[in-house]
Amino acid sequence: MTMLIADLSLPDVLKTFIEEKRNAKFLYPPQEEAVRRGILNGESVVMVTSTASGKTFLAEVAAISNVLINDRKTIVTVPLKALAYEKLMDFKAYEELGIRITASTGEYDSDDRWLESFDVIITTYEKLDSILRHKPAWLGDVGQLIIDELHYLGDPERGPIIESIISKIKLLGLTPQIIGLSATIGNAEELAGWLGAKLVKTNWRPIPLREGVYLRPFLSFNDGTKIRVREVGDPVTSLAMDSLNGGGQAIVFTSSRSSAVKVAKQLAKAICDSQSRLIDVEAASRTAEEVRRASSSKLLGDELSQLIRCGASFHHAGLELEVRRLIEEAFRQRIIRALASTTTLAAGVNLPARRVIIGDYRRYEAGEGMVDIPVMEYKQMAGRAGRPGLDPYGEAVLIASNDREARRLFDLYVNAEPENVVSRFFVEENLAFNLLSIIASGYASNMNEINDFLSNTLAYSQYRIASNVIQRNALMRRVDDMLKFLIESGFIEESNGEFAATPLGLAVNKTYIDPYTANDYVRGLRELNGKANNLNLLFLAVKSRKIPKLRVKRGEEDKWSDALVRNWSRLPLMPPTLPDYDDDELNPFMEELKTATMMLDWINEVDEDALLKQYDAQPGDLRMYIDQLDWLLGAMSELARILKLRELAGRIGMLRLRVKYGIKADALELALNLEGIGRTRARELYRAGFKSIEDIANSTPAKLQQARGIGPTLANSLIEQAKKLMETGRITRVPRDEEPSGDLSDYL
DNA sequence: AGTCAACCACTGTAGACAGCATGTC
DNA sequence: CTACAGTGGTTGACT
Repeated sequence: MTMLIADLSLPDVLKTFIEEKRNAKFLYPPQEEAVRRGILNGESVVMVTSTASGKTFLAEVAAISNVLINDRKTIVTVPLKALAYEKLMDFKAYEELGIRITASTGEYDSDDRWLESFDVIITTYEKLDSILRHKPAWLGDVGQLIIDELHYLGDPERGPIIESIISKIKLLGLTPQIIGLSATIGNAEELAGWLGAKLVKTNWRPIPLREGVYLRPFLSFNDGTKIRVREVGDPVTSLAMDSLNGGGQAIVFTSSRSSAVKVAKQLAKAICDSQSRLIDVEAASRTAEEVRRASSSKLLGDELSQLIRCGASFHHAGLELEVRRLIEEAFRQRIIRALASTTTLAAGVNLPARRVIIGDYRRYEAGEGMVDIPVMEYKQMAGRAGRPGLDPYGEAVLIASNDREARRLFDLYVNAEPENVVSRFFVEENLAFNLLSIIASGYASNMNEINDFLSNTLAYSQYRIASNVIQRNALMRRVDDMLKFLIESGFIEESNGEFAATPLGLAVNKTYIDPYTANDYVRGLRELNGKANNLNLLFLAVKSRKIPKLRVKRGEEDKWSDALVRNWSRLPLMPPTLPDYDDDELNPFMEELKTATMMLDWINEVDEDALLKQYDAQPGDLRMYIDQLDWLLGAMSELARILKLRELAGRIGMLRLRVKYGIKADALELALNLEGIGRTRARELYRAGFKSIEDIANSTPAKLQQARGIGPTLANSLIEQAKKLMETGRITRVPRDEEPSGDLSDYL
């Protein structure tokens, strides 16, 4: 007995909208079950059902009905910025019902009060946590919280953020309906119990998914079918081509960037060599050109465009975001038919393919060697298989090289249940971060209130803290240790059992950096006062454990250890005595110095391709460093201000801007104020004698075009912009000559 | 002398969230 | 301190 949209207790406008605009007349079985459990009547529900089983759609309907019927707000929280924007696009359709929808992420918009006027607010976990720290008045209007990708609760760093969100909401006395969504969770009952939610868990899929193992030349599926795959090279290529020839698309997951590139090359060759017309050559060429232009690295752009011409590509975090988005879009439009990717795509935006090939089920992990990937991750990748509307089925394929391995893979992955989600809340860093957060934001000021906060966490119920005395004592000792650490760091104070954040602690809380990093920064800043330069400030900034470091390779160890030793006394937070040369102890410092030095070269306008080559990095890595340092240097500057190190605060502010634009101080003003001007054009303008906004405002299009890289359109726009800036007086000024710019050798 | 296969030692290994202030069509 | 693939150098057999 199918449940019809028309029968649901929803406002008529919404029902009509769903039927006409969303073209849905009835519910899928999992949706039906969720409705019976009361998801549309305010009941909290955890839905663990496959991708494309309509849980997102149902959550949308629940959100809109919450807004329309209850006149309350809905918050949707997701793990990735890209997902937030994807959800925003999905929700936008409902704007014609008069519903106001927005997304708020760290980069998108940050004024909490401004969110007041929206009904549906989509955020990342961290952004929502940050909003909860500010406690804007409109939180009282929130009647519903939708947590997407609920299995992130098990993520070692991000899971505790979700726990903290839930606990803070309870402490605020809010009782929103909670809707948790995930495709793969082992202990779904437990999580639902913790959230006080009903559980809907099914394997139902609109498109059947078969999972199987390929053992040359046969591909055996868990539904008993077995097909022979025509061999056109190595297993991965054969499997992909087999799917392509049948009219599908393929995604190959690899365990390293380099193998993603390698596989993509093989796929491109196979497609271009193929007799059958597998791609739209013209569209592929157009996309190839687009990608080439979008890539700031010529090398990478050329490599990619060559592959895309043949309808294949690779995808990993070494690529810039814009390039990745272009590739994803081309795959969606079937211009790219086969994609080789690292885990970027496994957990990312919605990008299904008929056949998903798990190229490596083992991955290198530092300190552990090659490890089998978790079942959870496999299921996440497998869930990408099957594109609604295009594919009659989806297939996920593992590759075995012998009989025994084939059987093992069936046991290990195909027939396995995903791992249980286990809270990491009581890990030191997470605990310190969240304790400071509740004390500084006024959620707790004594042990009783801290206990209230902790008792709402998943960890508390998972570790049976309430009932297990030994567990409780061990974990409470850790809480004490962390409180002590926060006191010693000068972030909180205690008197008569009452805790309060210091101005420094408030700043750490506000800037959202973790207390360990903050403590390093505070100590480092005090030490550098009076002898700070761009190198040692970058070195300090990069020390945050949140920043992955560039790796020092075998051949360059001498170079970096030498530079390190010569700089020893000028660098912050160094051990008083030099560790032994051959020791691994030197390595972390060398990595920090190498990373800082790359960014030093970046702000001194070293050509990007040359820079990346020299440091063996890729454009996406550089963007990541710029992004992270923009945030961390901002926080560091704020800490310096609180510490009354005014000169240092200003200097760091300047450094931050230079990192953001990758430019020396003299031409920064141009890049900073003018749309369409980055590090390269700013330098060209400067060299041609246009050194300030005034110079440009007083120039003519013809004169401006004498600078390299400035065409007629841009020249006109620049003059217009400059004139406007002069009129409004809104020029962001930059202090001159703050520090002579030089490379590493100038600091030795 | 030049070529090339076979072998061996060495090297490197995924990803991505967060602040603030202030204006603006 | 785990395992694997790719790389680059050396060796030694052969033309």
